[in-house]
Amino acid sequence: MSKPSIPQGTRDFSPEEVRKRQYILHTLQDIFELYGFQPLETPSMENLVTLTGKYGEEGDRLIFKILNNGLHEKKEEDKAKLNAEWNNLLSKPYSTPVVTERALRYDLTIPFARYVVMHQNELAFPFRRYQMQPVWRADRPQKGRYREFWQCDADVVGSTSLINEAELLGIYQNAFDKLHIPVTIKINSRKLLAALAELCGMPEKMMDITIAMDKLDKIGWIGVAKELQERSISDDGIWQIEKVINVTGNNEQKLAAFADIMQHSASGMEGINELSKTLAYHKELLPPSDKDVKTGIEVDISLARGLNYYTGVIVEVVCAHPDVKMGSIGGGGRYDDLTGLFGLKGLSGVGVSFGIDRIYDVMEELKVFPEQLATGTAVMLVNFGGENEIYALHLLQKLRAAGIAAEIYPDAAKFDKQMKYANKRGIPYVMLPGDDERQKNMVSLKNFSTGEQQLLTPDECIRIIQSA
RNA sequence: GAGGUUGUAGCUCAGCCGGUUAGAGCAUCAGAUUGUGGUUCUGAGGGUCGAGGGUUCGAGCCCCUUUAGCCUCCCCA
Repeated sequence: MSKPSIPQGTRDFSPEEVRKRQYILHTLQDIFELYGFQPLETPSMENLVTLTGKYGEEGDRLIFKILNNGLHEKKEEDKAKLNAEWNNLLSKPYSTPVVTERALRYDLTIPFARYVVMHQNELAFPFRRYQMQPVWRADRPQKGRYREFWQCDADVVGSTSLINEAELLGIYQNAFDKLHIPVTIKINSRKLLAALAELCGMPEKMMDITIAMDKLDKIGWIGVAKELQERSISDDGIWQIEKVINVTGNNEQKLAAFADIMQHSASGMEGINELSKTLAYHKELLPPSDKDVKTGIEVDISLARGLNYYTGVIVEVVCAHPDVKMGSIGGGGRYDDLTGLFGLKGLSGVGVSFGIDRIYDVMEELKVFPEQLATGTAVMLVNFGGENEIYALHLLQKLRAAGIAAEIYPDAAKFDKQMKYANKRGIPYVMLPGDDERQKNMVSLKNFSTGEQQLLTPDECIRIIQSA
C-alpha cells in the first residue's frame, strides 16, 4: 500500500482553513501592534544545546532532534567514535553532537531569550516583541494536540513592572473579545505555590505539589489528595493545601484569605502583593465603562503551568463556554532570569502565548468565524477560444487593475465544464466574453447566486462587482 | 513510556453463522446538453479487504504476528 500520507500529528490546511487561521493571526497581530509590540522571527531549528535542559526532563524527551548530515561520509577514525556513541544512544536517553546537534524549535520563548542575549547591545530595553511561528513536539498526538502547531507569543523583557502583567491581561481580553470567545483568565503566582510548599514544611516539593494541584478541575480534590500522598506529601501538608484550595469568593476575598493563611511566609506575601497590584493596574487599563464589570480574571491557586522557568505571576486562559471541552488556549507568566540561562543575568521577562490551533478548534465549535472570510476570486471569465480569448485577457487585465480578484478559465473547454468549475469554486460572478459581446465591446455579466445576467460595458461590470 | 480502539473504492461506511463474481452513498469521468452552473436521468472507471503468517475444502470475517491512524493516561498548547 503506497498511499501518500503525512507524518503523525501534522496536518494539511485547506484554502478555507488557511483563511480562518490567517484571520486569527491577523487579529492577534493587530492587537500586538496596538500594544506596541514588535515582530520577531527565529529559525525553525536551533542548536540542540540551546534547547536541552530548558523544559524539564519530560520536555527534553519531546524535542525533535535532527540527524546530522553526512554521517556516512565520516573518516574512519570518526566512525569508531560514531559507533560507540550509537550504542549509547540505543541503551539510554542520550544525545551526542556526533549524531545530532540541531533540533526543531520547541517553543518561542527560549529562542527569544537566545535572541535577546545575542543582540543585547542593539536592543532598546524594555524590549517588547511578538512572534507567530510553528513549533514542534515529539508528543503523542491526541485531540487538540499536534506534533506541529503554531504559537503566538508576546513578551516584554527588561522590566519588572507589574504594568507589563496588567497589559498582557489586557491583550488577552482584547484578543478573545475580538475573536468572540468567552474566556476565563486564571491567574496565580509561583510565589504562592512556593509559599504553600513552605507551609507544608516541604519547600523542595513545590513541583510535586503544583503538578498535583493543577489537576484539581480534572480529578477533583479526592484525586489530588491521593496524588499528593503518592508524591509523599505529609498528611499535615495535604491538610494545609486543602485549606488553601477551599478558599472561595471574589479575587479580593481570596487574596485576603491567602494573606491570612500565609502571613508568616515572605514569598507568599510577596506573591499576594504582586497579584493584587497586577489586578489593580489592569483595572485602570480597562475602558471606563468596564471598570466594574466582571473581568473574567480569576485568581486560582491550583493553577500551576508546566514550564519550570516561571517565577512570578502565571496565567492561563480557558474557554468559558460550557459546551467546549478544551484544555487551555493560552498561557504565560513571568520568568525572572530566563536570559541568565545564556549568560545575561538580571533581565526579567514576562509573556503570554496563544495556542492558535486550539483557538481555531474552539472557534469552529462555537461557530464564531465571520461569514465573509472566503473572499477569493470575485469573477471568472469564460474562455470561448480564438479572438474571444484575447478579448477576455484584456478584460481580465482591466478587472485586476480595478482591484478585482479575477481569473480566466485557461482552456477553451466545453461551456458547461467551465460553468461547473465556477460553481464549485463558489465564484460569485461569471463573465461571458463571446462573439456578440466582443463585437459590441461589451460583456455579459452573470450573477451566480441569483442567476441574473446582463449585457454591460466593462466599466459597468466593475462598478457592480465593486459595490457588491 | 502504559492502556483502549479502528484499518474494506478517492471519501464516509455496509458486508449476516466462515460459502461461490466484495456492495452502497458521495466524489470522479463520459453522455443526455459544443452559449448557461447548482437539480435530474443514463452509463463507466475505480479494490493486493493495512501487511505477513496460520487454521479450513473454503477467510473481508476465526487465530497469531506486525504496522498505521484515532482515543485515554503521563505531560502539555
